[in-house]
Amino acid sequence: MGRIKTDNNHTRREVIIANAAVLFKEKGFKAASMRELAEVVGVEAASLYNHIHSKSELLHIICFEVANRYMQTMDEIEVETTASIQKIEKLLRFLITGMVLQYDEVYVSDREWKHLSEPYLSNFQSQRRTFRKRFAAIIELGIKKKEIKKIDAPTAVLILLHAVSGIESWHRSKVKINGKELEENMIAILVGGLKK
Amino acid sequence: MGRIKTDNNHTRREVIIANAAVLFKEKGFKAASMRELAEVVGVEAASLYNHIHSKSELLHIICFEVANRYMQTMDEIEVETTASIQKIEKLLRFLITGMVLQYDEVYVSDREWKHLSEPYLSNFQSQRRTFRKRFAAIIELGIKKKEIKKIDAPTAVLILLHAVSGIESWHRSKVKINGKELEENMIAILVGGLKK
DNA sequence: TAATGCAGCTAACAAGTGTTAGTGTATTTT
DNA sequence: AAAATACACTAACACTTGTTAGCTGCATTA
Repeated sequence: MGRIKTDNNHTRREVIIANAAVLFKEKGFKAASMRELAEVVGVEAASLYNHIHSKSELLHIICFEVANRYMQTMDEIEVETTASIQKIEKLLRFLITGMVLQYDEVYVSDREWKHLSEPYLSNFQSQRRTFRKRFAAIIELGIKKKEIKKIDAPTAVLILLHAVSGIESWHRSKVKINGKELEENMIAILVGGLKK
Repeated sequence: MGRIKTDNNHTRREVIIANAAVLFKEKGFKAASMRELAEVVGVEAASLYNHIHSKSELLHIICFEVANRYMQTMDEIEVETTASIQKIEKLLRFLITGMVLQYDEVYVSDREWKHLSEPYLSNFQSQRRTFRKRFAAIIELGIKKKEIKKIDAPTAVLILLHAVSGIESWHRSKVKINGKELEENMIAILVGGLKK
C-alpha cells in the first residue's frame, strides 16, 4: 500500500492538484484520465476520491487559483498613480513571470477553462472579460494622455495577453534564453509597439 | 433516410471535414464525439465511415491543410527580394487574414495538434519548427541590416505567432471592429514593436 | 488497550467512446 | 430495364471513462 508522498508543506490534496495541473497541461483536460493521474501520484484511482470530490473540481480549483491572482494584481496596479505605460509594463511583467514560474496552472487555466462546468464556467468567463476590460481601460487612458499610439485598445489587450501565453512555446523549446532575458525581450517588443 | 447535403462544389467528405473543424474548435478534439458530428451533419454516426476512415483522420486532414498553406506561403515570401520588415509584414497579414477567414481550421490546427497520432504528430511538429526557424531567420537578417531593433529572434516569432492566434478572442467578442481594422491595428503594434 | 478516523485497496457500476458487420434502399451507370 | 455503386441504416463490439460501495490496515488519540 503506497501512500501519497507529502512534503511537510503540502497536503495530499495539494499534491494531487499540482500533478493534475501538469497532466491537464500535457494531455488536455478531457484526454487526461483519473487513472493516469492516480498512477502519477502513486495510488489507485479510487483513492483520489478520499481527497477530492471530482475531476472537474480539480479543473476549477486550478482555474480560479490563477484567476484570483490575476484579479488581485489588477486591483493593486489599478490604484497606483504611475503613468499608464508603466502600469502596463508592470502588468506584463507579472503575467510573464507567472507564465514562466507557474507554467502548468496558468497554461491550464488559459486553455482548458472551456471544460469548466456551470456555474464555474460563467463565473470564470465573466472574470476574464472584466480583467480584459480593466486592462483596456488602462490602455485607453494612456492613449488619451498621448503616452500610447492611437490604436484599438481591446486589440492591444488581445495581442498582449496572447503573446504572453505564447511563452508555452518557449517552455517547449530545447535551446532557450533564460527567463529574465525572455522577459526583457518581450517587454521591449510589446511596450515598444505601444509607445508613441 | 437523410442524406448529407452537398453544395455542388463540395463532396460529402468535405462537408464532414468542415463540420468537424467547427466541432473540434468548439469542444476540443477529445471532447467532440463522432455521434455529435453525425448529428450536425444530419446522419447516424456509423454512416460517417462511408466517407472517412477515422476520427483521427479528420484531425490530420485539418492540421495538414493549414500547415501546407503556411509552408507554401513561406516559400513564396522567402524568395522575394524586399526588405525584411516588409516580408514580416506580408507574412503577418497572411496569418491574420487566415485566422479571420479560415478561423475554424486554423484554430484547430493551432490548439489540437497534440492529439495527432504518429507518424503525423512528429511530422507536424517538425513542420512547425521549420516554419518558425525560417521566420526567425528573416527577423535575424532584418536585425543585421538594422531594420529591426536588436532582440532575440525566436522570442519575436513566438510573440508574433501567438498574438495572431489571439484573434480567437476577437471572434468570440460581441462588439468587434471589422477584420480590416483589426489587421491594421495588429500590424501597427507588432511591426511597430520590431522596428528600430 | 480500545477506539476513532484517515487513507489506501478491490470490485463493480453505468454511461459513453470509436468503430465494424451486415443489410437495405436510392442513385447512377451500363 | 438491369446491374452496379454509393450511402444510409440498425445492432453490436470492445474498451475507456468517472465514480461509488464496502473493506482493511495504520496512526493517533482517549
